[in-house]
Amino acid sequence: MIRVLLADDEQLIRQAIATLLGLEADIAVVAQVGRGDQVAAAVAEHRPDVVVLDVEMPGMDGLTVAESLPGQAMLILTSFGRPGYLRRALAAGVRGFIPKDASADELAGAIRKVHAGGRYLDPEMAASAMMAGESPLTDRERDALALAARGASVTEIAGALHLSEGTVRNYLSSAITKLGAGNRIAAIRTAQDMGWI
Amino acid sequence: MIRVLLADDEQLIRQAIATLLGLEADIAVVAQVGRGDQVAAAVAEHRPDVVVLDVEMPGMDGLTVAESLPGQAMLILTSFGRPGYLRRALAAGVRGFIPKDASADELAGAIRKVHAGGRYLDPEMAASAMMAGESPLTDRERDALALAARGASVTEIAGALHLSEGTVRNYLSSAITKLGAGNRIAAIRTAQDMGWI
DNA sequence: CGTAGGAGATGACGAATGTCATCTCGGTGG
DNA sequence: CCACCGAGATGACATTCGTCATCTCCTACG
Repeated sequence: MIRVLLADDEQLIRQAIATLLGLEADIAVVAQVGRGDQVAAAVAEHRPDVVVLDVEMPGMDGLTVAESLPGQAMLILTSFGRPGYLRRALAAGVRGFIPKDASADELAGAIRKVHAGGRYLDPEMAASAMMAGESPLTDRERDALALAARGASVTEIAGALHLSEGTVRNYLSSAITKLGAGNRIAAIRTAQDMGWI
Repeated sequence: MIRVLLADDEQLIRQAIATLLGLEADIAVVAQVGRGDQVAAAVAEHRPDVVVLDVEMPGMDGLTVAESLPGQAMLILTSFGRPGYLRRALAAGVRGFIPKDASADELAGAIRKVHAGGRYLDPEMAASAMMAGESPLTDRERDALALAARGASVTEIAGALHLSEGTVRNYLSSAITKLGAGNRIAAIRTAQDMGWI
């Protein structure tokens, strides 16, 4: 019997997936949590064989959670096929990555693969991640762009990052260039779509 | 028996919710679609009692679908509690509005209410919609801001809207002021969070 | 030791943005 | 008929952005 921990912020989804997985003879959902920052405690308590993580969660996002659980068998389940998500997940030791528009069979199959020590990456997501390559942004460019994405002005970004305003403009400028965008807003959109911020 | 049509783009979610609803004695899921633009045809074919619509769907979003089905009993199911969504839904004659982090019981209850001709609005969402009031933006301001949100420059927006660049700047400026934002990007974020664009 | 390279700062400059006051021109209501 | 109002246009102006070339440290590395 494969013991599964389910982490997803939407109760209906969590409950529904738990029900579906419960129909599989060899899978048992032993715990459910609705926040990223509750996963670690639940893992410690229930010692699941496989942890199924949503990326978008309050408290702590699924990728950060994954990074904090080395050695644990994990599978990421996400709505958004952002290439950057897959990269971060793989870097964190996650062996399964599946979109929410997969079928229940695929999910169950992926859980079994991951439990057996194998990998399961959604083929389409893997392909788009390959196509996209990895983020061309440096850490600083990413930080500056992420703050800009929240509506911060150059002055505010400079304050938050302890940089001069000119430097911030330089970073944003080079991020815009690297992303092939025409302005800050387009750069933000691209970076978000790719999962780079 | 309440005949339900389920429209949601994520197969796993759709399948899972269908399974959950199937456990209810008086509810039967008679059809499922994964795209907004397939809902009308499916409704014509299956004549469901209640249509459950996700807001975020490819092809056509759930709110637009709702507006195109006057008289049909509908229930909106969404991840995002954007106040503007609720308003649009109510204006389109939708009588049920429920977040994806509700429980299956609540969903089933809401479906029964809507089928019986009643209303079910998630209390929390209704409250935040009341707090937020309705969009302060004029149509033009909204259009301009929506295009800006996609990364368009003032020149491009002016072209798309058949306005002069100065007028576009005026609209954007007044949108920024009305939303209490410091710049275009912050205005975009606010408007998106509220479901106003 | 010497030096290449990266992070950050600076200054300059043109282009885009944000803000205002003002003007035009079709309605619309009295 | 006329005053009024709202959508849109215009022009002007101060900022803020986006871009570049250049300069300073600091660090890794041969």
